[in-house]
Amino acid sequence: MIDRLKGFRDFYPEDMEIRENIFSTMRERARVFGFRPIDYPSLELLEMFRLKSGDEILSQTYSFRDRGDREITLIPEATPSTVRMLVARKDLPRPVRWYNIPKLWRYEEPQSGRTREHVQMNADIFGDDSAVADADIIGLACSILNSLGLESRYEVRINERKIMEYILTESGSRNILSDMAVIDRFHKSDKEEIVSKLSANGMGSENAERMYDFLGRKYKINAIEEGIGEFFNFSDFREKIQRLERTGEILVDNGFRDVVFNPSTVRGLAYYTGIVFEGFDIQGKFRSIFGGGRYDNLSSLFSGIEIPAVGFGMGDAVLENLMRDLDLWKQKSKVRRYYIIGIGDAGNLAAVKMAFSLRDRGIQAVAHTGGKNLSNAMKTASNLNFTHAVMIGSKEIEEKNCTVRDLASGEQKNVNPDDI
RNA sequence: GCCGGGUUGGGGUAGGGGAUAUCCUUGGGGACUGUGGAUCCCCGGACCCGGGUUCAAUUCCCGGACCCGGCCCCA
Repeated sequence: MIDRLKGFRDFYPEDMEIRENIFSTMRERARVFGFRPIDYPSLELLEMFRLKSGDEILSQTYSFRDRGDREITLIPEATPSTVRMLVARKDLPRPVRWYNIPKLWRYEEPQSGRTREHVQMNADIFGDDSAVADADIIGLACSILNSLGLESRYEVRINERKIMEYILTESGSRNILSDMAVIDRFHKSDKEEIVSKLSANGMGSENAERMYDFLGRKYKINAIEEGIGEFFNFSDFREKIQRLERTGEILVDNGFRDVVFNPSTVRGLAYYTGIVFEGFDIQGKFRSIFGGGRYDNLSSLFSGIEIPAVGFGMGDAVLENLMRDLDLWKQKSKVRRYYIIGIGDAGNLAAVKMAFSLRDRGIQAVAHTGGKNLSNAMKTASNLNFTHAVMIGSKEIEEKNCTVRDLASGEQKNVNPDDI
């Protein structure tokens, strides 16, 4: 026996068929939102990720030196490659809307919802700094989840990095990035820990207490300004707040109601420059289903060209956790699959012929080859998950029809093969 | 990298310092040849790996691997 690598997964047909459904839902939703597919290598220069994320990420990559002594790595995230492709084509008319569903790798300890290899849908809009673009990105993520039957089973928490930076500064923070990291851990830490860390970073304990209370809040998207006003009074950032409210309103007005403003959603350190968001299951059982935000500086880091950008990533692992939990991990509608059983020599010939003929019409059909008797053939049809068994013997050949049995209901009728 | 809990045929399990390791299911073969998606008969297939204790280890101890979950970190 050869073992599979730790943290990697095999997929057998019963799961793979469901996964393919999910991926085609993602592609279809992306298509109607105006996104076009791209793809890029699974191996890239390590330097690209060092540039974006610093050395921190390097300890978590599958990286090595190739025969030309280049430091290369299996890609741990999608955005850098996408941006690399974008800035390499200066002729592209903007805005650019791209998506991809790549495999990504991280060398870390596997746990629930995270493996060493996963598939993550990514969609980005480049060259459009509007609130509509922000709303489209979140809307696409929501639209995918809704199409998968997850409507009202998740909520999207949104926030704005600039607003948080401002509030932190006004509250006396002397280290914005480090405080963002503290805030990012809001749901994993207790009050004492957060308050003391924030206090130590510059804001007094009174401000830190107030900040803590603020972080735990959730507001409807049309009440962000009032919500913030309960804790802080300032007017300099009305514009940013209004923009965030506008983004939220677009979503709510178009049927995506489960969007809330949540101050503790800040997405770690990262490179986000505007809106940030994360989707969670409403029960709070799993890790985030998707996450993303606006990152207007990344392309200039890569090329010196400034191109505004907003995007999200949605991994397959948490999605599977959630869908299994809600009993949605199953084939949506059963496509017809015919198992054609010939009886006698003439019947066997006719069965094979009929299988080819059905396939020409795009219908899945397999001719029984096992011999034996009819009841065994029926058992095979049933075990192999066919929806219908078709019987052809001398009687049918004479009458130019076939006997079709619905294996779920047991109903049986004689029909002309062309009418299937 | 760290912490906790696991590991018996393909899947699910029983058991246990000594015997042919239990049961269900799945898989394979045969009988049966127009519908009992049955039935009957037969056959495969497992104690995660290494070391220790012991006359004897699948069972007890230690280490490792892997799985599940958590931490760190984060997509």
